[in-house]
Amino acid sequence: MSSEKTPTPAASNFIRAIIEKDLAQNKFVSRKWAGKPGDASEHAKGEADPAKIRTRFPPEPNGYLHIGHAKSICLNFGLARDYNGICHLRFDDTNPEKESQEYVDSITDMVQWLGFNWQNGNEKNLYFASNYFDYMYHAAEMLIQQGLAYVDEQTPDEMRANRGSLTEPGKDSPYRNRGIEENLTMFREMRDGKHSDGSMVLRAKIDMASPNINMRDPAIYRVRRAHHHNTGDKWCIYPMYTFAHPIEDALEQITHSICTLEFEDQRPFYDWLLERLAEAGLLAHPLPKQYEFARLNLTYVVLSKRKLIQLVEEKHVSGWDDPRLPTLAGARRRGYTPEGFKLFTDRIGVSKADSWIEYTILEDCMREVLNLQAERRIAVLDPIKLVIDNYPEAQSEDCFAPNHPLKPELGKRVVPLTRELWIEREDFMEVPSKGYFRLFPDNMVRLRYGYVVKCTGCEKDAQGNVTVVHCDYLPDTKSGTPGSDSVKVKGNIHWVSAQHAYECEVRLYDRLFKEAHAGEGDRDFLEDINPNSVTLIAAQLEPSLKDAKAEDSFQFERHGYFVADRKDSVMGKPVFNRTVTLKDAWQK
RNA sequence: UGGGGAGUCGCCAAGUUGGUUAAGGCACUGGGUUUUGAUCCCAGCAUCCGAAGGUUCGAGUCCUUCCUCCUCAGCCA
Repeated sequence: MSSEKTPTPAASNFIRAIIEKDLAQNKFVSRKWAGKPGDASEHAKGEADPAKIRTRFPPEPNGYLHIGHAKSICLNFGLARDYNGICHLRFDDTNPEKESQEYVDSITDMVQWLGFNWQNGNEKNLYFASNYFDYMYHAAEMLIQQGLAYVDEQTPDEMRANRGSLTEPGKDSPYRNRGIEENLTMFREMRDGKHSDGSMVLRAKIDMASPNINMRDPAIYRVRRAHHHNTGDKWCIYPMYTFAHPIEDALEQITHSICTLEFEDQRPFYDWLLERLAEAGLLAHPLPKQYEFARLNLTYVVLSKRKLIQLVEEKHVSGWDDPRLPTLAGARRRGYTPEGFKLFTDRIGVSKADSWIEYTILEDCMREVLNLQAERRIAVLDPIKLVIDNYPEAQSEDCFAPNHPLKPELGKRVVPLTRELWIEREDFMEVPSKGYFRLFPDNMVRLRYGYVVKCTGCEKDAQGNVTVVHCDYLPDTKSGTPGSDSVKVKGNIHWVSAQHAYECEVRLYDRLFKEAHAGEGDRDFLEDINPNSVTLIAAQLEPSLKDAKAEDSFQFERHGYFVADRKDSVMGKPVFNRTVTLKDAWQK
């Protein structure tokens, strides 16, 4: 048997293939790096770039990060890590009306939480597109001087009308053949605030008949008097994404600019612009290249910004960090871990095929990580009394529970056993169903880490509900003693001494939507909300859990993984969120 | 109906310049271990690569036609 188990390498994908080929061809060896972003002349003065490749994660600071962003973050930072490169965190803040410092801060926090670092020696590699506005303005003038951009005074409606359709070519703007000097003058006037918002735009001059609508003279600068979170009121014209993004990449010497599929159509303009600016001497080869991958779709989850905003604003959830939300802030509160997200990203791969990832894949990743990380504790979530009738009333004895079955070095803790215990309601059935091997009259089970007990019956209230279960214990069967194996039992249930238990609020979260594809067809996605996505319970926990600190994760044995809520936990009085259940082959 | 993409096992996803038995993961099904019906371990799981033709000694990989899905007409990103 050849049992050579090599650690599974990170799955190969088309982006890695491209990078490996580029590297093999020494495509980037001539690159210089000025130590900070800059144009060709500035980088030419620098040293050879210590980074073999440069990637970037370029969010617009206009909202909160979600699981889809985690895929992109892990991808870009992961690639940089694996190929001796560097990944920049860059805020793509070219539209001041939608952006704010609050989002900058929360995005920075979440990328850090995921465990990524953009610092490299003295290089911070934390950048803002808005810091390149001077370069961009300069690039725009260069385009005008090459006769490749013009100021268009058509109204937005006229522009739309003249853009043509998917099947018909567009028509040239009446302003398209303005002279270079006039364009330059007018563009400067735009910059100097001589023209009103929306009265004109600067457009690249390419081809109004191009089958690719993005090449039909795209707008590259608009007039907008808006306060910018970073540049204040310095500018009243702002570059469009189409124009700004390639320049940002080039200034930062990005080698592989990775984005999602919907930008495929923009790639021809991306290349066109960079080539023109290289011809004009502003940039040097090799120029950045854009590559596109399929964005994440997760079953039972919505990731669209519009829908997430609606869920929050209409208060279907408690806020942006509601543990049921797919935001990273929510996932963090839920107890999802950075390691889990990295595993998830590796597991789902990267490709150009539209796909839907099953939500359980994410859950499995979290389970896998938590299984190794989380210490075990005992919690009774749906308590019912168990009385050991032959156990002395005043007695209490110590039982020893290992903190982690896979890590004996983490030791054991004491759990007190007394005559009256809390056990799970579902661990007793007066009339057992087929295959049930827990507590039922005359059946024996082990009280985990304690004694084997024999069920003797139960008490019921007027409605017939079981209120107390009775049993007798077998004195020689205590776990850890020589006689513990003298009686073999199949069932093994957890318990907490009623006298010692910590009663605590526990939130049991379930998926936010009851349909795999929320809002599919013409259904309103809100109709698919799972009405039982959260259940608040009063649980009975083992005493040591009282000392849990915010964000501590545990496995509550036989239940799942739980985390002390980072917002609502108080020292000495934590509350818990269920992160994910354990797999359960019995309930199927 | 124009342009740009994508279609490999229930869900993802590898498949080098065509070369012999189509990786891997998740799920699933058996079996084993186990004081968590968890974990862990072992085994099984696509004669077939959207469809149909064609080229070839040989095709998921090349050619032709067709089908399905995604995407693009913001002075958003």
